Amino acid sequence: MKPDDLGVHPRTSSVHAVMRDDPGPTAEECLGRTTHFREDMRHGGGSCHAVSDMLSRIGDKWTLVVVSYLGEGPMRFNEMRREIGNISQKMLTVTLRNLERDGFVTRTVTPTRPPQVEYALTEMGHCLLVPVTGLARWTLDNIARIEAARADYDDRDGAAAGK
Amino acid sequence: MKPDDLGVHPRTSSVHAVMRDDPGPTAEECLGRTTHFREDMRHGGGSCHAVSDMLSRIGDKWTLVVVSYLGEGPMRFNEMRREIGNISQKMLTVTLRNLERDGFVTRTVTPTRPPQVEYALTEMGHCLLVPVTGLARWTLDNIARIEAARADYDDRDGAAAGK
DNA sequence: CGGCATCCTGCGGGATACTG
DNA sequence: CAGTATCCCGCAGGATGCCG
Repeated sequence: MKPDDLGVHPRTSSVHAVMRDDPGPTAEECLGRTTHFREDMRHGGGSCHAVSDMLSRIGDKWTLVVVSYLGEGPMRFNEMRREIGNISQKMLTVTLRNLERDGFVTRTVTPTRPPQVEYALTEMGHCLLVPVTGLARWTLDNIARIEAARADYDDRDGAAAGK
Repeated sequence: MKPDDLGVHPRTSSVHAVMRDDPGPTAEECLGRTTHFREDMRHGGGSCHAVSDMLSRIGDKWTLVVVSYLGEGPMRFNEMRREIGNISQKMLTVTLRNLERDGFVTRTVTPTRPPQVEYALTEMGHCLLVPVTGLARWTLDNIARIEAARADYDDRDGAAAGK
């Protein structure tokens, strides 16, 4: 039963495994080493790929977009759908569900004639925007350099192996 | 020709399109609105999905891991392969190639009998670690809350729709 | 209106085998 | 040692259709 069932939480189950027992190499496995990271990572006791996991979460196609829209204030489903424009209702649903599950947004159903559902960022949701914005700022500040590096790289192998 | 060819740069081409002309909705499309983001995003002139793009880049399965390992110092190919352990040589190659292309790592070939190739983080590579570490720290600081929220959510729908 | 369920496709990414 | 080239599979994610 439930063949597809909208892929909500089956994938993020890995974090559970790491956080609970996980007898083997906790800190030494994934992001294990690295001075920079280590220094900042001996907080949670060595949960390493939890960070990669988080980045994959917010790094997916829609999460950040949705969060940023909600950052301005609560919105309803189709309102977001229209504003964002190119998102499918499936992905909006899935994204919102995952965000709700992680405690980043709240879902409030107002049972009117045509039912209204309002989504809003939680405190933690807003909180998340802070470091994310930091990375966003960095990206925008350095996008030119990255662009240049890419063009340079593409030139070289384009000229060499081009044909 | 080149049927698979290791997927290096074909995907990141989207950024180019955005940065150059792109007559349509630049800032208004993707992360367009959002006070928080907007405030911090009128830097680059409204490149919005460049940020999502960047997050997808570093949010992939291995980029962050590789970068963090290199953050400790230069390493050779199989050295990394051994240290990381569970990465395939294909993904190591692809990840390193992309990082090199973006200007985050340098690739130095020392033509000895068995050739040596050393990878090292560039200044920009190290620079990238700063905001990323910020997000990593936040994740580790809040992973417990996220965990709790998830467990809570799973309980409720587990008890309700449980069967 | 706000979903869930199904089909289908692309591509991320692992395993394997072959070169220089 | 450091890759490159293939094959193959799973899953993110788009399109469509149905339901309260």
